[in-house]
Amino acid sequence: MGRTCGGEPAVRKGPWTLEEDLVLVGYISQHGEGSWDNLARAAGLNRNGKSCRLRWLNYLRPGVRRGGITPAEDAAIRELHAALGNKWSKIAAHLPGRTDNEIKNYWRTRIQRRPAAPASSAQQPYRAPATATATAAAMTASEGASSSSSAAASHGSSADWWYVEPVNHPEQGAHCSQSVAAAAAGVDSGSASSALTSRDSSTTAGVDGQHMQTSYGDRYYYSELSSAAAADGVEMVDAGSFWNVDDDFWGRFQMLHYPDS
DNA sequence: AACAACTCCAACCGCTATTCG
DNA sequence: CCGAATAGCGGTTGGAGTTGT
Repeated sequence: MGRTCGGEPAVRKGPWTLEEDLVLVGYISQHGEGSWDNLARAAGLNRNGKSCRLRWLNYLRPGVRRGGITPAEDAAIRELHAALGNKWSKIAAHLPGRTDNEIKNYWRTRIQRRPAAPASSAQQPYRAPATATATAAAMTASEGASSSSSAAASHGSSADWWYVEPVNHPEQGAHCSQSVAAAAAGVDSGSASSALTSRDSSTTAGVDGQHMQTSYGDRYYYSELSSAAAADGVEMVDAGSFWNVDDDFWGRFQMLHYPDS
């Protein structure tokens, strides 16, 4: 094993090691990209050129963004896929830093496999354990009023936006209410409400509206995002828990801030 | 605790398009 | 124009990690 019949070392396959990554990055930073087969040889990597190219383009290349597909990106993927079909590279070209491979995986695992759920069948991925109840009750006190009817009216004025990303959450696009996010971020709920926008990827209706109802419950309000906002300057603000009072579940989230560019 | 089922994603494969001598 | 080499694309798979029973 590990060698061809001619005595040459067999070309390595499988996951890349840190050492290989460093060699590839080091070589390209010094010599630039080129013929990938030659590059692999010249760099001393026992990989074929295709493998090197894929590794570089999808993971090592500067500017590649991984994971944490934002609601804006999710919406863009859906729209672009509807228009272009499985043209992953063309779709990726519209999403700075995203690769065709990632978008393809995202589509197949998050969108295609899980079509938007009807709003009436609220999924409840995380039932609140007893220990969460006290926290939830505290959150409820601040969340309840501001996140209902008043929230929708406050959207649309800010170019900043905030994305509350579920952590280890089985369903994409679940976001906490703006007041909870504001509490987590340590900012005033009133001022945050004008800046906080979000969008549920699993929402079936109301895309063109200023707010929507999610599949999780009535408490979450959403508005259209400025679609280009996700590109750069993402800032992690805080992390914490969110609580859906209506449907009685909770989850963890991290809050990202996309400053007005 | 152990096992099964499921999810996600990195990487491979095969094919087509493009470039170059 | 032709054929080989290279680059790019989209489909598929293997396996690690997670969740459910």
